[in-house]
Amino acid sequence: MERADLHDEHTVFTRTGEFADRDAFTAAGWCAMERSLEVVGTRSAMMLVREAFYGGRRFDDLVRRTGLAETVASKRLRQLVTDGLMERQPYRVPGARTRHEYVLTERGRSLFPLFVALMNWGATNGAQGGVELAHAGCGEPLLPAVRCGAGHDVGIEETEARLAPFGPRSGEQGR
Amino acid sequence: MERADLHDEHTVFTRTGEFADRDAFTAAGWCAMERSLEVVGTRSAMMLVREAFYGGRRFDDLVRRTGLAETVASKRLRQLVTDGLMERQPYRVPGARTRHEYVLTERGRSLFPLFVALMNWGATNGAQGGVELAHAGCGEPLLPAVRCGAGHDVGIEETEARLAPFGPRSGEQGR
DNA sequence: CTGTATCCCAGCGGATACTG
DNA sequence: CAGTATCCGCTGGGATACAG
Repeated sequence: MERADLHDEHTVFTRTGEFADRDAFTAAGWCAMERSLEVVGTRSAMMLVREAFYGGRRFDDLVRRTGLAETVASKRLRQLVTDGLMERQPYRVPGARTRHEYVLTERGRSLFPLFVALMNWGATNGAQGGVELAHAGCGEPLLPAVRCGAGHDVGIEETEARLAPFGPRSGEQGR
Repeated sequence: MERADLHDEHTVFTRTGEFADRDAFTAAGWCAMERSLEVVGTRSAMMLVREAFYGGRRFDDLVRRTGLAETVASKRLRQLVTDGLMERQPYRVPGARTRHEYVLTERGRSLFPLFVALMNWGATNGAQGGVELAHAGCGEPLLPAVRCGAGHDVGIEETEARLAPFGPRSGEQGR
């Protein structure tokens, strides 16, 4: 029934009062965040996704641009395909023999906000240089944001954590 | 000078033509994403940040709610403090002896969009249940979004990757 | 060019035992 | 309650060598 913690001045999220025991939050099955980390929680996975975003498709390019060892890239790509983030597609340039390329699936592309968030947070470290993401239309740099289903901008203090109701998830990816 | 890749139908990001060699993207110093992963790329780090968002502050609570071993939590918390994501603050309940609590710094709180992105991506896996984040004002679930500095919504196809100019980073965290 | 097989090391995370 | 010290297994990632 508690809505606030002992030291309110440090409260970040509010929590709805549906749980007598705050530990129910943690115990409520697997956290969605941990599920994400199981798939894209490794450096190699995100680096390969990054290069796919940048347009890399051939094994050789992905290996060279990520700087990963071939063995690591090979194993991780196979897992990414298994996990449904990438597809291995055959293609042929006329006159050459058939090759394969790795392309992001829709699920893989839906990592876009996560990727932007990672890029932005790492870029606000005081470090400079490197690749920057920008809006192709106006040239302004990209920023991660948080909205609600009704379209409101949501700040961290206006966020509420609660147990999800049964039934399908209400939140799909925004564009 | 290339703006598009060999197989345009699969191009994700466009790239500006400033680089004769596409590998310059990767070689351009450390990727900001990798810098992020060095700090929050472990399961334990993100779990502790998560619990801090949920309002956990005392060592004991953080350990129990994350399910981490004490040793792991201890080491990771120390590192999070070192990395500037958390602060260890003394406090006293009158009549009791001084205790410490871990509170997120502004830098730690700026992981909010990343956290939302991870939660949302894991929740769109077909799995159900668990904690859901919502807008305290209207009750709608939270969605990660991507905007540019001019306030436009940016989709993945309108994104351009380029080498950041010298000088301070233009992109600060949106709210 | 696109991988796979092996071997190796470092780091993450857990179990146990012990301190203030 | 709030940690630290030690030990230990597992996995991520790299090096080398080899194959279709």
